[in-house]
Parts: sequence; structure tokens; C-alpha cells
Amino acid sequence: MMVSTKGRYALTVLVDLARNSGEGYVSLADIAEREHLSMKYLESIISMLNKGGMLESLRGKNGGYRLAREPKDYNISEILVLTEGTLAPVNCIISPGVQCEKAATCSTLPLWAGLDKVIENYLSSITLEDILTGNRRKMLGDYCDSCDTQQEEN
Amino acid sequence: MMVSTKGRYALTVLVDLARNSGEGYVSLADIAEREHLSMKYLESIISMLNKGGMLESLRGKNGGYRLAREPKDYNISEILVLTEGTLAPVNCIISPGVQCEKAATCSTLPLWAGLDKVIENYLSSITLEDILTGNRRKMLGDYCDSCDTQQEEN
DNA sequence: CTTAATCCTACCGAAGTGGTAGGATTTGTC
DNA sequence: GACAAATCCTACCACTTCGGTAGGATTAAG
Repeated sequence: MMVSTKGRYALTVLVDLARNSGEGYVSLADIAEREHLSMKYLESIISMLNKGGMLESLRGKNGGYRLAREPKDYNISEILVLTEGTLAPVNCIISPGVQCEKAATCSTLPLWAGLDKVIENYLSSITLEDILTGNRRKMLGDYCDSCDTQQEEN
Repeated sequence: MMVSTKGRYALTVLVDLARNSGEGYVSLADIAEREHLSMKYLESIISMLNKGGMLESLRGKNGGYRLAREPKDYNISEILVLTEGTLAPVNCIISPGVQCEKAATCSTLPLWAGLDKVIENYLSSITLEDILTGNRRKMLGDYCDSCDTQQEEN
């Protein structure tokens, strides 16, 4: 059930771009240095974001990347889907009834469908802007109180 | 973000045991045949459930397995944790602050914590009994209507 | 003592993860 | 036009996990 580094780094890249864009294009080398990540590996990840239409790029000197939209117009679900492939916890969810002929009688399918829905609902409700502004109440829900105290523990 | 076959088969085994127990112990061979799964592979999975205290087993002839508790006293979260290891979508959630020294300033951590919470809340709210009885309203929430029609599509 | 069952350890091919390497291409600047 | 700095593209690779298989030791009922 882990989100791979592809998805996590993709999000990191977008957050970095949102914070450090402003004027022109931001180079991959700058992002990699700021985030302490391998530039070569980030290259393959940012390529997915670019092909998915989430970025605008400029080649050549002074080139780089920038966000194609405003931070509030990216939701986390689409970012992770682009890099992870799918967020469905089991294959049979992706297109129900197609892959598994036992779908009609499968007693566990509603559970996986419900889990998928819960994950999708949550991730599509959070935007890149929520992350930038640290909207803990939205991300952590009613449990925000216990999370505020966490910072003091260490 | 996929649940592996370990977790899925574990759930299948528990559902099968709940449905086909009644009197004594149920042999692994019977479960494997009913569920059309490899007995040898199921062996390693059921071993985890057994060591985790979810089953009672009897060796020797007429031996097998049976549930250690009532179906309503198993929640799906604990079943998956036992077989999958953890349900956390990223490592830094498992024991916050310990693994990643950047936790205090990590802007994406609240997102992963929120996702973890949403998954955990959902899966721990569903019991084995809900699956047995096909409690679609609980598993699928308010979307149950659209899911009822799904059966007619194919 | 045979048979049917769990238990235990080891192995194994295939796929996915997390990168690295090297070069081709494009673009701004001198 | 040359050079430098950047994206783009393809291939490779070590490691781990996934999804099993194989073979035998142990236990218990008849």
C-alpha cells in the first residue's frame, strides 16, 4: 500500500516549483539541489508530469520548467495517478466486471471498492495549494488538535 | 498502492472459514479447492494469521483451522496489517519524527498522515461480519445506489 | 502404523523500485 | 558560429518484493 518515490517526488517537485517559480523557468538542477534528490532520477519523474500536461518546459539555456496552472487547480489524486499509474488498491477495481468474471459474486469486492472510494475522495479533495499553505485542518480533519502538539514532542 | 495477494487471500481465507466452519476444523486443502487458490501458497498466508492469533489450528488427521473469535470481532485493518506489514502509505508515518529528521518542516507530511488516517479509519470500521453479510451500505457509504445497478451491466 | 493434516525451511522466476549512464537535441549568449 | 546550459530520450542495472513451488518434519486420529 505504499506510495512509491515517483509519486512522492512528483509532489515534491510541484511544491518546489510553486514556491520557487515567480518569474521564469526553474531548472531541474536547482530543484534537485534544493530538495537533495538525484537530478537524473527526478528527470524521469518530471518527464511524466510534463507529458501529462502539468508543466510547461523550455529547452536550452535558461530553460527549465514551470507550473501549467495555478496551485489550486492541481488535486493530489491526479498527480499520483499520473506517476503511480493507478491508486486502486486491487486490480478488479480499475474497470469492474472486465478483469474478473467472479465480480458479481465476489464478497470482498465491495470492501475494495469502498476503500478505493475513500482514498480517491480524500486525495482529490486536497490541492497543491493546500499543501503550500499548510492547510492542516483540511488534510488532517478533526484530528488537527493532536497533530499540533506533535511538533513540540521533538 | 496495491494490496498484495497476501492481504487479499488472507481475507478470502477468513471469509471462507467463517462460512464453512460450523462444527470442527476446516482443512487448508478444502479452502484452497473452494477458493481456487494454490494450497502451498495459502499455507504461508494462513501461517501468518495463525501466528497472529486470529485462528486456532489442530494438527494431524481431521485437523485444520477455525476462527479464534466471532466474525464481528475481526476488523479488516488488523487483518491487513498482519499480512501486509503496515498500511501506511509512506514510511515516515510509521513512527513520526524517528525516521525522517525533516518531519518538522516537511510540507507533504500532513497529506500522508491524513491519507493514512482516512485509510485506517475506513478499514478498522469494517468487520469480517460486514463482508459476510454483504453490508454494502457500510462498505460503500452513500454511493450504494450506483453500485446496486452495477450488477445489471454485465 | 498408516494416513491426513499442520508446520517449517529453502528456493526461484518475474516484476517492480530506485536509480545511473550517455548521448542527442534545443536555445540563449558571446 | 561556437559554446554552454538546459531539456529530452534510450538503455541499463542492482536490489527487493511478489507470487508462488518443493520437500520434508511433525502431529494426531483411526
